[in-house]
Amino acid sequence: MTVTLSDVARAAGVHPGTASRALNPATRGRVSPTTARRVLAAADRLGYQPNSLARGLRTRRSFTIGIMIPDLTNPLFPPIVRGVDEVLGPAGYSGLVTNTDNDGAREERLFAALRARQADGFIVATAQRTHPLLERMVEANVPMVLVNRTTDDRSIPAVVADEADGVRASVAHLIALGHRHISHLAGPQRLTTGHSRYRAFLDAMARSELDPGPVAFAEAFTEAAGQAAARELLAAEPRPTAVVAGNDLLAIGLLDTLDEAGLECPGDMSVVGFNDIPMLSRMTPPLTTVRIPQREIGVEAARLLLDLIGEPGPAKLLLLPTRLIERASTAPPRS
Amino acid sequence: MTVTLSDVARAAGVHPGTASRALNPATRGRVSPTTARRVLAAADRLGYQPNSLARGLRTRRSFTIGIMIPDLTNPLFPPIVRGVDEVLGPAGYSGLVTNTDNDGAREERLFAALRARQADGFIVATAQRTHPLLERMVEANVPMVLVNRTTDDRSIPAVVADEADGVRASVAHLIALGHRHISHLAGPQRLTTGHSRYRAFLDAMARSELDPGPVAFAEAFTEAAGQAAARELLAAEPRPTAVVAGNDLLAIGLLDTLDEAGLECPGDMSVVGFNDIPMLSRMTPPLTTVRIPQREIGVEAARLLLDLIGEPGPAKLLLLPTRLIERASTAPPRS
DNA sequence: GTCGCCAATGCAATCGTTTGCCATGACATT
DNA sequence: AATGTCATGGCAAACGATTGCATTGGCGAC
Repeated sequence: MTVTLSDVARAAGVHPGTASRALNPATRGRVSPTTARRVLAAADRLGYQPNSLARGLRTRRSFTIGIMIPDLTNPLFPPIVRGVDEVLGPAGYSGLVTNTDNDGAREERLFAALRARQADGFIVATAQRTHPLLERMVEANVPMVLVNRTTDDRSIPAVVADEADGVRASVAHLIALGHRHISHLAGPQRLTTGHSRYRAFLDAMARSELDPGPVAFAEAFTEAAGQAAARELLAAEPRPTAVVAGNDLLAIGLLDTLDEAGLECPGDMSVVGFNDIPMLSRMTPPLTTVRIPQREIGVEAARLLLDLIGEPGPAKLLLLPTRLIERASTAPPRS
Repeated sequence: MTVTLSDVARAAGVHPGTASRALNPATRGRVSPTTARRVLAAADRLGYQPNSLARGLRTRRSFTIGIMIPDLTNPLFPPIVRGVDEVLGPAGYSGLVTNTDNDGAREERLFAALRARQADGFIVATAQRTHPLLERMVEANVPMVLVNRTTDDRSIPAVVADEADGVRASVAHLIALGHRHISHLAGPQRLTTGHSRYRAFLDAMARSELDPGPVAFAEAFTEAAGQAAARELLAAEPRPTAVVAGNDLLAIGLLDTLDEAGLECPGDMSVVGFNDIPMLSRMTPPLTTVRIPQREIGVEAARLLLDLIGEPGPAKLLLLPTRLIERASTAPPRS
């Protein structure tokens, strides 16, 4: 039925051990060139595919990587997963994608299941600023790289966008347009994405010597949470003329609230998002936002993880550059 | 380091074989209740996690499912993958997601890699109307379920939306609005999605006793291909007042072309999409489209596949209902 | 001609489970 | 008391690959 190493060995007239060495490029040198050729030919002829389970059992490596995502349906993540896949595949690895829905218990179960599967490492997009589960795993020497979000203590390798720089660019853009009352619609502060963008906002305002406008905190990075939190911003006195949103979904929620209040964007209020999820350019109005290199985040994270599996090293933090995409949701304030 | 079955057996004072039987609910009856309890307790105390690789090697099952997607970045697929994951996880399976980019050679390699990993089955979103590779696999008794797209001969189980019904609803909607010159912007005809929507369009028009307007064929289900093919439609004489697009991306391409020609939607031309990908409601104009139950497609496909792995059966075809979502891209024709 | 070295390959244990088969002993039956 | 039955649990062989160690034989050195 399925052809095994022994079949190949028999066909080539050698011992299975020898066939194994001939097939593995790393050990091929321990076999004479002629037999190596014979084995390769036999393997090819029979269509031999090594059984990864057997190999993994013996070598204690599964060539499998666990990918933990909050929700694959969030448009931020598919490009990251693609990037990961692009690196993993050619290296002989496969990625097991699972959704945690930000549910701690579920996350714990999934990690356990993947470790039982002997996953060689993890790419994790579900980190919170303090995340005991992840720290435990790192202490247990489980290779792991965080993407997009990281933890407060820098003990875990991570690949994230340079959020501070993105927020700085957003603020600079708004100031250049003439805005003086600039607010922030912040994301959840238990996530580094929410927190560091908030800090960066305060920082950028301080440098510009403008007083920051009021800040509203959304419960989650969702349109609904953004819509709710945005109401505080509209009620502020004086009303801000521009808002830097924690991400695109929050920005869209803010647009909903503006609609609700009969206000216009950008006429009454300029809005900047973050992430540049797809289709933003076709919205009304097309949303100005900070683009992050999603695919590259995935690519770099996968590379870093493979390095880490090869030889454990210190916890690097990789910051990838962002770019402000100016569209029509930002304009000079009404004078 | 890691705790094995033998460790548990030793702790419980029994033979590993006995421990194995005690741990497996299906064989627990062959062990006395007291020893079963002792083994369970020991396993629990030591935090035993069975090694799936070893188990898979012995049982020839990996509890792993290959998921073949053309491109995870296409917003159609993430909800399907989520649905699959929701069923697989609780059943003890994991999904290996890979992107084929519609590249046949790549697809072949990926299938080979996943079979080497002893994948127990496949969920495949990359089917073409004739697809020898898939047929070969089915003949080799590899459990497989197609999603979204299927093949022409019904030899492979599949879960798809009821596209004919969706197109029928679109056409009926346009006719009810008063349109008499209705065209179709068709997708690639080598895919059942493209082909069956095209056939359904002709069929619906025939039933209504209207002459179908000109049909343009896009090379791919992308915005760019839609934009290119749409130019033929605008050049037609008389120009159609409404177009049923093969999917949402083609519809968006059509909107681009309208812009380009200085025409308006829905004033000069009504447009209906297909799939209801996210954010459509926020576009200019919000796009009328046919919603398909993406998550449910994934859920049903996973269920069907697990059934099939349990006991091979005939190739079922599951048609899931669609729903027309009326938004602002359709309106009565200018009189 | 003998010895020793080295390259090439065979041998067998091992990874952690599962499972068919056999051994044991308790109990019932006659 | 001898026999049969049955529940229980031990034994060991798989599953398919990798790898440390042992063996073989060819060749050069003395």
